[in-house]
Amino acid sequence: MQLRNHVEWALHCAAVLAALPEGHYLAARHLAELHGVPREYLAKALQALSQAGLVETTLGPTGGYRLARAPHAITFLDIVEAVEGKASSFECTEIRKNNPCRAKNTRPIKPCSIAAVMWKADKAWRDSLRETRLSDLIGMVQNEVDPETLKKTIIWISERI
Amino acid sequence: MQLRNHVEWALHCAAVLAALPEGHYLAARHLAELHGVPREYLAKALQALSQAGLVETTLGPTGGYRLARAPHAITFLDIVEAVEGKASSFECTEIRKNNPCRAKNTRPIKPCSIAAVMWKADKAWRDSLRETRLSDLIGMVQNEVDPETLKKTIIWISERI
DNA sequence: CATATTACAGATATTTAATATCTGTAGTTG
DNA sequence: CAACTACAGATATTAAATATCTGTAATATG
Ligand code: SF4
Ligand code: SF4
Repeated sequence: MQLRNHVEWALHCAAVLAALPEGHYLAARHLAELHGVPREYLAKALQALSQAGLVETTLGPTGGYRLARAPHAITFLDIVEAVEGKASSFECTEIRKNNPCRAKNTRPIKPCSIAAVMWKADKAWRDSLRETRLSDLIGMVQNEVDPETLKKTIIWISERI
Repeated sequence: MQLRNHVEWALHCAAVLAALPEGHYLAARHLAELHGVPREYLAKALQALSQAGLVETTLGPTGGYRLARAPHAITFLDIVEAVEGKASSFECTEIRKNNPCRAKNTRPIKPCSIAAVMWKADKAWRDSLRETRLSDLIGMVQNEVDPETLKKTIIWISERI
């Protein structure tokens, strides 16, 4: 069970957008260059964020992406579900119905306790992701990147917005 | 992000094995028929359980699988990790190192808070799975399957062990 | 208005992982 | 010995992830 790398990309892009000065847009090609990932493919992840209403976009030169809500109002879960979907990680294929001993006139099968346990764990995962907001990142990430790189990056971005 | 159906199969097989009378083995082909899944492929999942030490096997006629420990001592997490692996669902590909502004003589990158949040959520998922034991299932599942089918199934199994 | 630039949907291609089957080996039972 | 089992390893098939391409409509700038 592996999350797609769209998740990592989307989280990083959201973190960058959260640090953008008010009102400015950053284009997909810059986000792609900054993270060293294929531009056309990253665009798909960004479009997923857009469809989920997490970012808003504008066209033309100086166009691009910016957050649609304050970083405080966007959780990790919002981003993960935007690109990865809301479907549970456990999908029950109802193999019970294949039981050769199954009585013909049985009442309709309802989800059992095996599925319930798996779905509960999936919920615990999502609940955990919901606890952290984009705003929680801002201070942290800046402490983790070395000052020289951070400074350069801020300038690099400021030249492109 | 989707769990392989090996997980569902392994859980169902473990549930059946947990209900088996003491000391008896049930062969892979019977487990496959009971669940209506391809025998050779299910065998892979069962072998994963074997390698994880959750079941023990014996060869020859009357051979097959049985639990290696009491149902009370086997958690959902044991089974899920046996077939799905212990690797986190979030794999960091270190895209930070692609930053064109990154200073050359930077100190080695250590995992950041983005990864920490994702790993924490993965841990929450595993913690939840660890809470339920195979023994918790026994009563539940029997209440969920209709009595007629349950009775037939018990007989069906008893003829094959 | 003309041009360059953007997001975006949809189609397509490539690569990787999941699913499924097959083969041969060795241990076990009667 | 004969029939049956688990099991590892190779192989084939199918689905999904990854990546690219094309065309369209919107927007800013000169
Ligand atoms: S018994 Fe539970 S997990 Fe298994 S197929 Fe039925 S609902 Fe799904
Ligand atoms: S360690 Fe953090 S910043 Fe670096 S690539 Fe992983 S998630 Fe991104």
